[in-house]
Amino acid sequence: MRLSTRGKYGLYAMHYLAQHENDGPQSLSHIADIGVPKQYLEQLLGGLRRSGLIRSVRGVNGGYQIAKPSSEITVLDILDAMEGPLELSDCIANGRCCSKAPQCRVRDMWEKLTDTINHELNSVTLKDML
Amino acid sequence: MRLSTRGKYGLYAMHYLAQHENDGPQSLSHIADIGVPKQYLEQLLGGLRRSGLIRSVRGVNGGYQIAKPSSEITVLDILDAMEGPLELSDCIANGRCCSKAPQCRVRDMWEKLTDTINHELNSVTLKDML
DNA sequence: TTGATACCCGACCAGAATACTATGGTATCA
DNA sequence: TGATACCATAGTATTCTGGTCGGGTATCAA
Repeated sequence: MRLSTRGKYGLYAMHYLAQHENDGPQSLSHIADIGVPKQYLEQLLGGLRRSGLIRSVRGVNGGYQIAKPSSEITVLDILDAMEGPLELSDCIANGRCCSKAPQCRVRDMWEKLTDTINHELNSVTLKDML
Repeated sequence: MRLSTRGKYGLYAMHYLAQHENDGPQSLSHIADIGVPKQYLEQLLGGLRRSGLIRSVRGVNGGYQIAKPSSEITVLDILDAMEGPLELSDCIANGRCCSKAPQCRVRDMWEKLTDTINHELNSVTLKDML
């Protein structure tokens, strides 16, 4: 089980923007200096914007900035925006379980683990990582 | 972030074998009744065997059985065998971090989360799920 | 000894996802 | 008006997933 680069890059970009929380909009080129291909990063930032985590300013001297204080943005917010919700098993995800549900202990384990991970991710804010 | 079917199928197969812990070897055909393509399952069982989690018996009346008591096999053992170790970020996985390590808080977060997940997975045994 | 059973193993393959790249826009402001 | 910088969609090479296929080998019963 491995996280995709989307999640990683998104987190790094948000980390950068949190560092410049009060410095006005940061241009794509500047953010890309963290080591992400510029055009690919542009896509990812689009997703973060559509999720309401960042704002963009167009035109000269434009760029991106976080839409909320860094203390109100969690790692879970970012990963959900970049990768969609955590769905360990389609048994959990879409309710299409095997015939043995609901007394299936394997399913119980998936659910518990999903909760644990989400809780952990939601307990860390961007501010915590500065 | 989604688990692959390898992990899921492996877990279901091990669950089946744990249920028949004392019934002698279970043939591939029987195990496949849990709803996994037979030839694909054969590959997965090969991996479980090479990881030392199950034993196989060849020939007539042969099959597979767990190599240790179900109380000594954890979900982590099975997922590691099926999917390789949990490597959320290659920053953690192979030590090839960006230039800012070791004072990188993002990295710290990955490490902590990895530990949490592994600990949770390791705390559930096959026996717990019977 | 022979044949049926059942595991072993590597190669192959189609489709989906990942990680980009390319191109042509549109908004803003000096 | 033109340079800057975001917006959006399409294309693409590579890898991963989820299998299938075919030909083995070990064991045992008849």
